[in-house]
Amino acid sequence: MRKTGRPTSRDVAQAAGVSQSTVSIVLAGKWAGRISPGTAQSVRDAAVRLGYRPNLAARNLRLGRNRTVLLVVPTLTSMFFGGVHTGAARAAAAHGFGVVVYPWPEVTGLARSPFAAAHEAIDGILASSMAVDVLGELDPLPQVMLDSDPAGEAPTVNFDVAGGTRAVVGHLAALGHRRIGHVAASVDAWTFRARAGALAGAVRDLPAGVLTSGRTAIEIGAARTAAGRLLHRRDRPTALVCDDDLIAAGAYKAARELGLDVPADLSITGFDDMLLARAVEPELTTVRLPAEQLGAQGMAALLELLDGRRPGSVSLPVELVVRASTAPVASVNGQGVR
Amino acid sequence: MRKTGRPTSRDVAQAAGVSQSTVSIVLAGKWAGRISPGTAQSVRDAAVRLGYRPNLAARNLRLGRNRTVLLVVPTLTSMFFGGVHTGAARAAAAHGFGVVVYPWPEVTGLARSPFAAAHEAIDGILASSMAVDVLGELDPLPQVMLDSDPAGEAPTVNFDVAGGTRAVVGHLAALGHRRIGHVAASVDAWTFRARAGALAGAVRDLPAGVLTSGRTAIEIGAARTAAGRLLHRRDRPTALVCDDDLIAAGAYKAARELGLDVPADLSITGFDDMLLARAVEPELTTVRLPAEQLGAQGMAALLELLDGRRPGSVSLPVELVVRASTAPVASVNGQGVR
DNA sequence: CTGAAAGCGCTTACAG
DNA sequence: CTGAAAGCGCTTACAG
Repeated sequence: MRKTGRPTSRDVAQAAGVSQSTVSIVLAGKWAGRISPGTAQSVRDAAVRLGYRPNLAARNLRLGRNRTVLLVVPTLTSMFFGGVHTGAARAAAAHGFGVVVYPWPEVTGLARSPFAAAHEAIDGILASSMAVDVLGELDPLPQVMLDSDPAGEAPTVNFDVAGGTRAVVGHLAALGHRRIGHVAASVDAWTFRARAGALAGAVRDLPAGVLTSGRTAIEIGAARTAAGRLLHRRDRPTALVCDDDLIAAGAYKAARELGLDVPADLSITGFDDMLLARAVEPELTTVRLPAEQLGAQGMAALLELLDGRRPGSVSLPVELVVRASTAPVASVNGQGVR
Repeated sequence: MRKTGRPTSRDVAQAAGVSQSTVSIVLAGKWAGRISPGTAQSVRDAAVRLGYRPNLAARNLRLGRNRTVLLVVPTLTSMFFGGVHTGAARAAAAHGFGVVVYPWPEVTGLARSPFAAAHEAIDGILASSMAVDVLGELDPLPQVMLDSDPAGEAPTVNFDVAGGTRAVVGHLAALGHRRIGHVAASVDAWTFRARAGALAGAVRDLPAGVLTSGRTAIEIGAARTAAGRLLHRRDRPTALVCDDDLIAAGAYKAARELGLDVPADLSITGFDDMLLARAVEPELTTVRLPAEQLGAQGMAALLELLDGRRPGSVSLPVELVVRASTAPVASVNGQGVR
């Protein structure tokens, strides 16, 4: 009688009248040519009968690997990171790996690292959208950084946000916009720095281009305030480029407050293309960031790393999705801008 | 020389000049009165110097438990389940437990159970918003069901959606609404059945109350169509009760298409109160479902279960958040309804 | 105050 | 074709 009611391979062996090692070989599917079919079948029957499931801890200990990867994200409450998780889990599952997700520092707090918990039974780390190298110092495990500064130590998988930003500016420029306002996310992350840099460059290259900008938390109320400030300027921008769809939703509210029609009086663009983009009215022109693909490719890179190979850093193309929030700039005499 | 570069407690012991068991005792913090402070310190120093971290698989095997719980959700790409995960992870962390999340059947597919993967190193299961008992047959592990039919075997933690629905109807009734349209989610889940039942009851209790209803996938386009159908009826409802904020966003679009002003011509309510509710215009009156609390309480119940106690089923109160999408019903002669 | 030993449940050479 | 044995890295009685 064991403490736990859970049957072990030894129980199965006893029930099938064979040795424990035979059970192990049969259930691992490695019996062909080593165990007689009849014996194999009786082992399988016994396993089913007893409801046997192997003890993972024992297997992992024996094998020296866990077939599990830790995914670290800033927050769990976001469709974007949900997408990253989904893609990572799918890619992992295809290789028999599992993924455990850890928000950091949200739940653990900065003091405790995400590695203090039970999840330490991991083989590698996938970290998304982290400030540079916070993880590098914490853990020597193989790791891949997602949506992070490619200048770091670890291989990265990123979106081509610079390209996406240029596509936005190209689209706006074609509509006649020259005064662009950037409602930037006040988050210290590579992706936002890259967007700001690309935007500055693209507007600079625009004949008569003028860039103004303000920063905001990624939150509707704050975004409304920040966008409102930009819209109150004498040289009011005719288009607002927002670092996130949620910020764009705030910008919509600021526009409405000022009696500005979107897109007739003001064009607005976002970033992400989560469902928010289609929920608002008018539907939002935005840069689609394929989160699942980020997770999947990141996992693929990490799996390579675990395999002893050295994956290159990759940049995923993004797509500008044009909807109804952008339109040709209003005629010069349109709205009393000087 | 071991295969892996990772130091073990044996390495630490050797470096500190003590036995392996001493290392184990010291690092577990159980040395007081058993090991001299000096020895303890030298063990700790050696552990730090070597970058030692205990092998979880070995510890779990030895201890017969994993301190890990599996959270099963229908999808990862949802702020709601992100909230559930956050709450569960927080409650778990407080007890030294970790949680691994598994979407099911999204990633695995129905064929493979979520238990086929590495995550089998778990002690219990928290399953959210599942069709009844899909899990019961699959796994004998202790489990708690979230947002699920309380008639099942396992203890449940649910929202008081019936109460929330009644609050919605009470609010609408106070505004003079009698003709209520239910834009229901076409998802086979306890929570939606409970909402439909409560709504039917509440409208029946309303003098001159009339309920019409239609079903839709939880998706903007489909919701717009379903809501539009309700709004085209001769006895057009003056208020639309939507099973989800996203459905409400679709209803907004249907109203706009018909030239109906929200809330002057049509009141609309939702369920969830994810950020979508504040992104749309006008901001949505909705029933707030505290997802994090669901996760946290569910985890608490599961931890009790793992502790050998038998937790009762609980129903969490929900709150109606009144915003700008509901208003007094338009005067009878208002819009040619009849 | 410290160490030697058993054993958690597996997988995998190795022996027969 | 099958079994006995070693050993993965821990924790915890037990002995001294």
